[in-house]
Amino acid sequence: MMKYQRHAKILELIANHDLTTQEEIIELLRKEGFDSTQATVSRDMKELGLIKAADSKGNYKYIQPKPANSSSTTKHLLILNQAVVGISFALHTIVIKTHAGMAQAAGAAIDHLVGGEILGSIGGDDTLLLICQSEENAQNIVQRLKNFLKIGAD
Amino acid sequence: MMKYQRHAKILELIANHDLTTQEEIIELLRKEGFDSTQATVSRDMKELGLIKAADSKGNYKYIQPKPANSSSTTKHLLILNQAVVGISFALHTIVIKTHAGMAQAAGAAIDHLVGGEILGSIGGDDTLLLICQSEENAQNIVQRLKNFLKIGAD
DNA sequence: TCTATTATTGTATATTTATTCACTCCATTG
DNA sequence: CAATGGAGTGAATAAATATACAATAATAGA
Repeated sequence: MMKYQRHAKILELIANHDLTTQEEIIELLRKEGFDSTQATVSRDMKELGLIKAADSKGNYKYIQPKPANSSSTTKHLLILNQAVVGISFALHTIVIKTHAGMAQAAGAAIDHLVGGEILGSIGGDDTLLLICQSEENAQNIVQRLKNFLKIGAD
Repeated sequence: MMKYQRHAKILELIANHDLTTQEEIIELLRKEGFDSTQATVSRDMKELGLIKAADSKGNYKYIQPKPANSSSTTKHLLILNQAVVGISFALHTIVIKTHAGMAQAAGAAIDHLVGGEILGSIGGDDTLLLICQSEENAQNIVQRLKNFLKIGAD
């Protein structure tokens, strides 16, 4: 039952490679020790919301679409940027340090931004724990959160 | 050569319907007087950057991937960029050359983008006349239109 | 105008992706 | 401990999409 590790790996793969077909994804997955078929990858793409899009040069590749809803997403990004002081992780647990009293708000914002990949979160006063599905998944989410903080907006 | 009208219509269709396959798009296009084949629609989707994505309920449909911020403005910019071949002006009159058959669509897009400063517009097949309030105004609008073309282009 | 070049399109086909069906693996419940 | 039900999967297949090629139409240039 490697589904969630595989999902995390797929997200990582499409972030780092230009992948045109599901067959290419299968190949790379195999190199990483995941043996899957095209049917499974097709279902993964659907569940992860990944899409095949044409870039400006006219080539297709799989991407993770940017969060769509601007108004609420923008608000959450704003909260996140105001709240978060630091991010680290160990195994499948992400530890987020915030300014005093803002952990809860940061948790809600992250829930919105990252969505279902987080199993659960526990917020204290200035610390937030996110429990992920796997170490790989945690690493992937940390990367995305850091991107949110850098960009600041969408 | 209905390509650009068809593009505009496709954008309108996917904004107003949940379309799952290119065949469905072809059907609706036919009702609007556009007779196309799947191959052509496939190419249109690529050129317009439209993609098939899974929504939260697990259904696929075609969407315009960055719809959020100013969807109608984005659409108008797209049309404008596809339509316009050249811009010039004399006195208080702007002359816009477009691809054949696109003058009307360009006129509508420009109306939206520039708004009330234009006294009126007359569109033929591949030429659009904009009547402005003054020569300075015309010059200013020309500059803004050229900026639109720069931005929207890719 | 006429010719050369480029764009657009359809047909047929190849490629790619989604789904159906059957099976396995677990967890739950009677 | 069966029996039941649901999630995950692969194999095969259906469905959908992209593209090679040929034809036609548009455009530019002489």
